Parts: sequence; C-alpha cells; structure tokens
Amino acid sequence: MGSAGEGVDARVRMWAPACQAVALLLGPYAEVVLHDPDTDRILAIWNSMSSRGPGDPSLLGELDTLDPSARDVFGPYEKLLADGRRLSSVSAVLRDEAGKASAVLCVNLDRTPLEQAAAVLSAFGAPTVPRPEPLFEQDWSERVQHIVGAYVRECGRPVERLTRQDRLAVLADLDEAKVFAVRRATPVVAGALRVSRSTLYGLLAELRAANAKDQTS
Amino acid sequence: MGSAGEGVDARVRMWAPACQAVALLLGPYAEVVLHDPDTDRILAIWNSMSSRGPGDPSLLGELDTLDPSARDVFGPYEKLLADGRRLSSVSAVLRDEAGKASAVLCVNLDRTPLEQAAAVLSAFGAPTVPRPEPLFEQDWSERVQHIVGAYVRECGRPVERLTRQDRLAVLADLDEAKVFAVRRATPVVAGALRVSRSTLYGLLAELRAANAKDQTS
DNA sequence: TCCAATATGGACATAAAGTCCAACGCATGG
DNA sequence: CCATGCGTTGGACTTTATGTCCATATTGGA
Repeated sequence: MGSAGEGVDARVRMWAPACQAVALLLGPYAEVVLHDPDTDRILAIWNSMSSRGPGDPSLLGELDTLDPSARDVFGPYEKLLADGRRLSSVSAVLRDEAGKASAVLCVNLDRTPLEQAAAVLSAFGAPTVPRPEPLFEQDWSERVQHIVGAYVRECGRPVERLTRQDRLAVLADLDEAKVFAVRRATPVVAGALRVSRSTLYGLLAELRAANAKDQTS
Repeated sequence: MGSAGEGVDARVRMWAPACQAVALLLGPYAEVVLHDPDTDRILAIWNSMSSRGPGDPSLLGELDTLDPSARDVFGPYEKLLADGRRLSSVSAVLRDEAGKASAVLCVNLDRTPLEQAAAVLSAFGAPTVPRPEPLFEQDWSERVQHIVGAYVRECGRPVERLTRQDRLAVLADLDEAKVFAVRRATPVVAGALRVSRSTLYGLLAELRAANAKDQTS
C-alpha cells in the first residue's frame, strides 16, 4: 500500500492536507477517501471504515468528470449500513487548473455516535419510555433501489454501463445491508443490477471469496 | 441544614425548597448555590462540588443586581473546574416583592457524566471490528422475541399458556412486521410461539383466510 | 480480426417453504 | 369410564426458491 518510495501521487500530495484535516476534525467517525476517476481506484484513504485501502477499486465509476457544466458536489445523501449505522455521505470532483477532473473526494460520516449521544442527552432527567419498535423495513426492494441508485448517482453512470467492479461494489453494499436475508431478493437484485441470475451468483461467489481472504489476512 | 432554630436566613427559608428540589432532580452532579448579593457570600449550598460552604465568599462575577430592567437569568455558561471537570452553569437573580435582588441562585451541572455516557455509546459503534455474523443474523429473530414478548406481557400469560386466539393475534403482529419476508424465519417463529411447524402453517392459513374475508366485506 | 475475459440460459442439485393427513392428547359431557 | 370434538403433532410429500455447473454466446481490447 504505502508509496514504494518513488513518490506519492501528485494529486495526493496536493489534497492530502485537506483530507487529513477533515479526517482529524471529524474524529474517528468520518472516512475520507480520494478516488482516481481514471483508474477507478482509491488513491488514499483516511480513517477507513470499510477496510478499503489505496489501490482498491473505488466505489466510484467514472464520474461525469468530463463535463465541466456538470455538478461537482454531490450529496449529502444517506447510506444505511447493515447494523443500522447511518452515514452521511458527500462527494466532490476535484479539478486541476485546466479544469480536468483529477480526483474525487468522498467523505462518509457515521452519524450514529452523535445520534446516540443526542439521545442520551435529550433523555436526561426524563422518564425513559419504552420506545415503540420501528416496523420492519416495509419495502426492502425499495432499499435495493436506493442502494443501487446511490451508487449510480455517485458514479454518474446508468446501471447498464456499470463495470464488473462496480457491480461487485454495489453487491457488497447490498450484502452488507443484509438484503439477501430477505426471501426472493435474488431475482430482484439481479434485475436491479441488470445481470442474469447466473452472473449474480458468480459475482456473489467472488465477493465471498474476497471477504474470506480479508478475514485470513 | 443544621438550622439553629430561628437562625435561618429568611431568604434561605424561602428558596431552599426550590433549590433542594433542583439538587435532588439533577442527582449528585449538580450543585445548587444561593448567594447573597450584598455580602457576596454563599447563603446556602446543596451538593457542594467544590467544598465550599455557607459563608464562603461567592465567586460571582459582577451580576447587575441593581438594575431591575436588566436580565435576571444568565447562562448557561461553561465553567472549568480545577480538576478539569466542565460545568454548565446558570444563574438567576431572585427578587423580593419590592423588586430588590435578595439572592442569586446558581446551578452548576457537571457535564462530565453526560460526556462520558456519550463517549461510551460512541465507542460501542466505533471499533469497526468484523462483527460476528451470527450475531447480526439474530437481529430479526430478536424482533420476533420482542413482539411475542410484548403480547405475553400484555395478557399476562406465559407463551406456553397462550390460547389459539392469542397465537393468532401474535401471528398477525408478526406478519404485519413482515417477519415472514425473511428467509428461515418460519422455524424461528414456530419455536418462539412454542408450536410445531405444522400448527404454525395452520394458524397462518387461518389468518390469511380471515384477512381475505376482511377484504371482501 | 482474434483472444481472453465475462455474461448468459438452462440443466441440474439442494434446500427451504408449504400441504396434507393419520395418529395423538386432552378436555367435556354422558 | 368412555365417547366425542377440537386442536396439535410428526412426518411424508409437493412445490418453490436457492445455489452450482457448464457449454455457448457476447463483448471489449490488442
């Protein structure tokens, strides 16, 4: 991972201080990621929350980085993690003097600690009433659409043109969100990702293999 | 406190109940102080956190106690104690019928416990350790337990003694909560309801029939 | 264009989900 | 005490959904 000595990427050199500052400011609960829009890989990452590292495939596809008229700042949008943690996520296209998109910055903030702290503080002195259970996710296929949609929005590319890596990443999100614990979810996901059932299972297997490797390392 | 009979200051007599109530409500972490604005000394103190006592000099800043048009409530301010504890502090000018400032009330709340609580809660979600998967799979089964438990508590009968109607009702709740949209949920529910798989399906069919009848009516 | 990597449809295997039924337990009333 | 009715139960069985595998088609890049 760390620079083989021959030098840190110029873009990282340029943006690292800003990224690091943000990462420091937001404590251990914000993940700051610099993506390379060309190679679709992570350039650098601070406070990684998802065990990703530099060189790993980005969660970004090719953003619409060529059109200078396109928006450069996205979000904040909400991401839902499996364990219920809610992330606020923003991203920005970083351009060089020539206006070329040289990097994409993403900041993912885990709102949970704040929400918990707020809950504690607001509950102070008040009789703690048993909170009425929130109902089960009413429409889980909506969640699928949401996760896929978020990704697509993030990389600015329609579902049909997602790369293999893209789909793998989305799949990781979906798996993380325990979507596959729901009955009949597989065909829906396959449909949402515009792949066949076979391919879906193939990607899923690949994902599991990768996770297993992560475990052992 | 020790009240030598007639020796208690009239102002203390008047305000003590309120002060004591506040002191009690806010537990051991709030200090309530009654100051004498004339002598600039402490009249009375509850839950003293700084080993001050009645008669000790007040450490009040210059509150404008003479101008009746001035604000009478101040704060909350942050105060820093010698040992590093941070206090949230409010004060109020207490006036008699004539409008003369007869006392100054201060409440100092030690924020440390709350901050610690927040830290504890934050720390829970913080170590992004690979969560033992079976734990999370249990998430929805916990919900089953919760729904069943709620019903049992409501009707005061243990699960074993539920009537058919009871189970039907619980089942309706569970179905409402979309529990059966989860893979492998059926055996868990059957277990939670202490019935066999067969019975479970029987009840479920009955439920569906009832619902269908509702629709048509 | 050709090659290599992927995607795909469908056959197949396995595992859940759901149905059905004969036997059983257990109250109630004769 | 037995007969009867009602609900439960285990297990056989059917139907769907899941997951694997592979030969073939497709696609993107040198």
